[in-house]
Amino acid sequence: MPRADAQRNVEALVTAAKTEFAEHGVDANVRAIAARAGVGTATLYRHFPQRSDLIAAVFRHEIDACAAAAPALSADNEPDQALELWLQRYTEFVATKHGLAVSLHSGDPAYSALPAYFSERLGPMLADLLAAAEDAGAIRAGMDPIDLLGTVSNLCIPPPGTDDPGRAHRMVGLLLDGLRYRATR
Amino acid sequence: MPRADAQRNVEALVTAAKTEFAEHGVDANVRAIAARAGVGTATLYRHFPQRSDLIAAVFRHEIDACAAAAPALSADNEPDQALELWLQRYTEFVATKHGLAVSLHSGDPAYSALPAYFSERLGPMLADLLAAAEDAGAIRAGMDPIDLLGTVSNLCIPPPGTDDPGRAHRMVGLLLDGLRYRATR
DNA sequence: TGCTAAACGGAACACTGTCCCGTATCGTCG
DNA sequence: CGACGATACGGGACAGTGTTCCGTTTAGCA
Repeated sequence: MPRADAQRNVEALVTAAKTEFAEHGVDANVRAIAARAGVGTATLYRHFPQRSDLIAAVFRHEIDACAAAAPALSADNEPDQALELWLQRYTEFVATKHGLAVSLHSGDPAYSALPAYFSERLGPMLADLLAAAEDAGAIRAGMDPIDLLGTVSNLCIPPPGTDDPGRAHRMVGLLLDGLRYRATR
Repeated sequence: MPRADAQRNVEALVTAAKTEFAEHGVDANVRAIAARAGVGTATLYRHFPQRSDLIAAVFRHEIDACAAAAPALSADNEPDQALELWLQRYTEFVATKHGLAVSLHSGDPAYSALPAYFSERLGPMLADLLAAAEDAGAIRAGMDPIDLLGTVSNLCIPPPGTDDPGRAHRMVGLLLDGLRYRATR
């Protein structure tokens, strides 16, 4: 079992990181996060060796909630509708985290574990939604869920100079219409 | 008129930058570019104060060629086909430049002039292509060309861990199918 | 209460983009 | 052809950042 002060520090770091992420994006300054948590930088690195570890810790609850939403939406909606609602929910989650989408695609080793974490947690959920919509003939077959996850987070990266909060949602909707085009039904 | 040695240095810098960009992406190391060109770093900054200036200089010919392709494709193809061919050409250009798409969306001030440069040069071309396809009833109306340019370059950012060279093209095709879905015709 | 291992913190390091200033060179004019 | 002034150069200095090291502190237990 870890020492009590260590546990306190982990909590303080996650809380501080959440605030800093909200204000300055997920590539917030290391010293700023540590200072806000009232610890040294080494303590941060000891508990979260990679930036992706810290990001995963900060957003784990939200990611879990997103994953949990999939079966719920499937139960309450037609497959096509469930797919759209879930994709828009995922879009909302990613698009509202400054810099998260860019980091996911940055290629920086410090973030390299993140895409895998997202894929592992959310990929199976999306796979089920896609399969159901395919079976219903609402969308074309053959769309890879991991590919789609990555593409949706692509669309969450805003072009600089514009702050149109609905842009990502519109583009995801457009992409989904692409899947509907030439569906079997 | 500028001094002869200054002109030589500008040429050497653009050549060196092209090589470094190809090997290490458009955020290649400043000292490496300068060293390859055989000049000091200050000389690089004197001629290209912002990274975006250097990128624009390196890729100007390619961007111009891309712009020039639009009317040519329009002349030789149906509007819908011309739009698709041009979008795929633009995709090919962006996707083959390591890190260019990420930089376009990074928000870093050093790159902030780039999106405007792209939009200014290519926006009108795409606007014409879109208008023609709309008039032919091949796609839905109301798509903003600048939005679409930004979105296509979004799709050119590869998710880490995968090196599927056709991914960007497939996703752009899918997005275009979205525009075709519920077209007036 | 004292001991040991776990955990800490801040300084030190390495690397990067950016800027400054003394120096060298180009192009012109006498 | 030689000297002068403006232009341009180069390498070092600076500032900011992520990352690591090591001497010091503290929690938990006997």
